[in-house]
Amino acid sequence: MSVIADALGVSAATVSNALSGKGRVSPELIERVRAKAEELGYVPSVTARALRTGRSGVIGLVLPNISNPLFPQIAQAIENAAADAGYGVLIADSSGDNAKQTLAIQRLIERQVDGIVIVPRLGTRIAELACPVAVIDSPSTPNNTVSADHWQGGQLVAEHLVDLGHRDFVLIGANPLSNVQNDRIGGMKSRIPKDGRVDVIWIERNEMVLGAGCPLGLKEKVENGFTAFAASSDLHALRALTELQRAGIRVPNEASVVGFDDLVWSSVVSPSITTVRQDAVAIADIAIGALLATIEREPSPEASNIAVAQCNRVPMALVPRQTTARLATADASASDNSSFANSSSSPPERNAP
Amino acid sequence: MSVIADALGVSAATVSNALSGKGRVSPELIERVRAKAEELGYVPSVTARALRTGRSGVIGLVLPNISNPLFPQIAQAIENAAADAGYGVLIADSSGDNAKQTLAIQRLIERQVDGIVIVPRLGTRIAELACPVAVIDSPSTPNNTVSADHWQGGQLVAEHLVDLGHRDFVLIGANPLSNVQNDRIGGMKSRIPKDGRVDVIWIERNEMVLGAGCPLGLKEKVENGFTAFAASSDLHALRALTELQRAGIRVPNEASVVGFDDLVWSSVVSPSITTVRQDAVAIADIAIGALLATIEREPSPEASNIAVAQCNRVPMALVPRQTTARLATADASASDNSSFANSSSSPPERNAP
DNA sequence: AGGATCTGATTAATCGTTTAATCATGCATA
DNA sequence: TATGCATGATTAAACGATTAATCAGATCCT
Repeated sequence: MSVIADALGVSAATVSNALSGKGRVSPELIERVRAKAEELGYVPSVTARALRTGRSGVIGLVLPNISNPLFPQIAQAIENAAADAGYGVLIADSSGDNAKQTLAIQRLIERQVDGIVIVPRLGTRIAELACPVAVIDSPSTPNNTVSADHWQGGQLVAEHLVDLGHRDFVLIGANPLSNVQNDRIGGMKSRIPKDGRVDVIWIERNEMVLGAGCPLGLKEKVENGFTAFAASSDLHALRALTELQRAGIRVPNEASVVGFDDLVWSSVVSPSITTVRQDAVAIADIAIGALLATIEREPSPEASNIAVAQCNRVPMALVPRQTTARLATADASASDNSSFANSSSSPPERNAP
Repeated sequence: MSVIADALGVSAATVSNALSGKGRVSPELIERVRAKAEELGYVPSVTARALRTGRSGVIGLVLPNISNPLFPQIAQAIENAAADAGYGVLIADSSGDNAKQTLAIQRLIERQVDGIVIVPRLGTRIAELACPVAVIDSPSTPNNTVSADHWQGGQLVAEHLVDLGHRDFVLIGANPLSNVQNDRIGGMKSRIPKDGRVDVIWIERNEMVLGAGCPLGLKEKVENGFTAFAASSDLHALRALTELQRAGIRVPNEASVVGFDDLVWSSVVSPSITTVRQDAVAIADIAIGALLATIEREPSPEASNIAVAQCNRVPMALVPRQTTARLATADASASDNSSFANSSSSPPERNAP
């Protein structure tokens, strides 16, 4: 900055004004300053600017357990959206206990981030913080800024399976404390016809008893006539798929499987997994937009620090792949009309292997 | 800072000295300053300090395609190691083309990071940069600071399978341009006995012809007598596992499968995948340690900006799970002695399904 | 007692911007 | 001609820490 000023024989303030477009500088001088800056490869000191303006140009990203396989999608989308707006992204890991989430937030604030994007841990509520916050969780979460419409995603899954003639559902979740999973499971349930059967498996409960990685007993479910296995995550869908395959049950011929989130492996396994994808880019754009609006607004005592967006739920999209197929019934024509098919709760016939 | 100084009737400089332990301050005053700082909830301005000292206290993390499933492990470990050393971590996404990697690095430097940890993209070489850099790739990469010993990991895989009696190997990689994958595959090959058979599948080549997600033809391999499928990543191991399962081949009874990296799903699929794990924590600690050493060393014209560590390869560890099992042969006792078993290259007998 | 030394604290400059206040100049208007 | 106003640039004070240089006293030594 001062090097440009010296080289041009003007004051540093003028250079600052020229570069920022503020103040009054003649168009001709502005051009000369620009040229000189370019020539000297000048890059402004973000620290000096931050000190003077009180804006660091950095936002924090707090994620529940970074090793969540969904993390990459979110992180990448947030990073891109932030970069487009000229912000950097500082990551903080809130894995471990819930106290660590508070600690992570604390550290970010000490680093003087301008705002924080947070995907909260199970069962934590984000209270007013010392800086603007955008929360990405679930529409049913209080203070949620924006998120995928998990409930609608669940409906998509159920509708898809119902359309294929399924009536007997096993829904697989990990932890009922998660708003996201609850919404997904709830959405599914809401679209399962009255004449259908529903069974819900919460994996973490099972594992408390049977140990991590325990079988979910899906073979028995199939033998009991269940044909549709819908999980709240591709991780669990994959678990279901392999458990079924291993038990000699053919997917999708004898059972259909659906997951959520379109995680990396879902498209490369065999058969590839039908899933529901969230538009991470749109969510990130909205979250960052709302966060920046909150940051740029003059801080007033009565205004909340929690960013709110016009649109707070982004629709999810079904990605049909190979793990779902039309249910083969004794009377194939019946499956077209869901309200009449299988009025009894007896299991439909399955194809023999 | 000045609020403490005013409250105590001393100068700001004294407060600074008291808090940092530099200069000469009486022990008694130091204690009073500490107490007052605590009482007022004082947090130092990192920007002001950064401006004065020229150190931002932030390092950048550049990852090839954030959505790489290995990313979470690395990111989390780096973040922890950095946080322990009092540094923040700024993420940058270098997905897309290679030019974006350069751009990402550029942006980090503009943000005045003190150093950069970079996991390079395929086929890029990290040259001298304007700030200290630690490179995490593979021991066979020039300028590599530290990484897992992928070659040794490959040996672990091969030894494990050979111990189980296998002689006919299909090695599965994605892209031969990757040093990491090349090392892993190379290490495997180096431990396959002379009387063994080896076939290598490079997935990306196959997909160029057959399209993404195409079958790898593993059933035919099994019919040809191959019994061991070792992939350079759990992602590909999973692909192999499901393809085999789908073809009605039982794992591990008829074929063994091994992967790399112990990705999240590997332990929950059925059967759970035998894999080789890298010690991301140790690698991150070493990388951060070497990076900070380079940062703290006075910059001299002749010294390189690329961090070097005492130990630059961290051993990998085999995680035996359910996808690998002893090969059932006609003469079971022979499989104990690898140098004698199957001296001909004819395929061993397999169990009928 | 007088000079050297040590201790504990203060002063003031500095990092590189931003920005309100000020100033100099030219030009139009009364 | 004096006044007012617009324009284009400069001055100088911040922002909040760090740190070299300085200073005032107390202590010590001969």
